[in-house]
Amino acid sequence: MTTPLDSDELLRALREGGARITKPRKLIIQILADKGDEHPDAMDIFRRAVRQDSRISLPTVYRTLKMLEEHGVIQRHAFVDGRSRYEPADGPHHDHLIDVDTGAVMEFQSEKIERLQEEIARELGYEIIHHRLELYGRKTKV
Amino acid sequence: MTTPLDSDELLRALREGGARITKPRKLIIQILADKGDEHPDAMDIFRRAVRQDSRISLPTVYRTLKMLEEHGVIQRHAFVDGRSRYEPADGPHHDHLIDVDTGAVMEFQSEKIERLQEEIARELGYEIIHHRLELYGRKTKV
DNA sequence: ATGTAAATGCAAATTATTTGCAATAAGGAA
DNA sequence: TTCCTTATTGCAAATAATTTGCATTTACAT
Repeated sequence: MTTPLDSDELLRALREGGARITKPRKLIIQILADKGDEHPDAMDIFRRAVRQDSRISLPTVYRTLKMLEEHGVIQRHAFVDGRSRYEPADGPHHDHLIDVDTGAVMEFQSEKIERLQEEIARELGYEIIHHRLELYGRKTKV
Repeated sequence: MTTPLDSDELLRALREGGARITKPRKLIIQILADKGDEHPDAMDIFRRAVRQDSRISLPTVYRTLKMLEEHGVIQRHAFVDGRSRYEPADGPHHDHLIDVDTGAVMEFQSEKIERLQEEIARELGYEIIHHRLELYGRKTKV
């Protein structure tokens, strides 16, 4: 199991990507790296950011999120409710198994599945940028 | 594995749900059941519908889609591009490859991946209820 | 310390989707 | 078939999420 990038690692990745480290960006990154609030949407992040620095604007939040996503340091998720939610990307990729009864989320990794995915994409003439695999399951009776 | 519901089955399901079968609904259902254009979004459906009957409106398309989804006869998918896309429910299970540049959605199926998923879940003490696998990719240069 | 390009905040624009309401039409009853 | 009731429609306007234009500010290399 890998750990999500923390605030400093996110900043370093940004700096290496040639972006300027501004006050709003630092703040947004801190919020994203915070373990307390997982998968916030843009408005969640904006609300938390404003509490620290009232001058921050919503467009800046959106621009920063988009930039971080393009730099590959956070990941955007789309659910059916229409909003996008974000989380810090992990180093090596992993997938999720969600317990449908408790909502617990487990991470797993499978080299084999990753390879099969590459293969399938290749057959369709594509190169995978990223992927998402979610298993929804229930504990088997013992 | 079952086959996706066809136009008549979708209509029957609707009628049984107590809804009126109107001209716009028939049209929208035909479009959804058409194998040619898979995973249309609301605007795709609207454009195709207008070609058959110019009086149809976009709100009606949205209302019909929402109703069909509530009746469980179509399924809504949310990808990162923000729009919702639809397809008739109850098809054989498949996964999606999304073209990150054009938003095009392709379906694929892999017995092997399904089996690996079962195996992983079993190791974690789980039984899979359902899953979602999305590959985001870019066309490889030829 | 300073110049310059990048980033910001504001307001307004877009895009996707939903809602209020008066007019229309589906489908059962007469 | 004709009539009646009420679901459904089309239109216009409202929301919600996200993006963009532009003048001002700020990071940071010199």
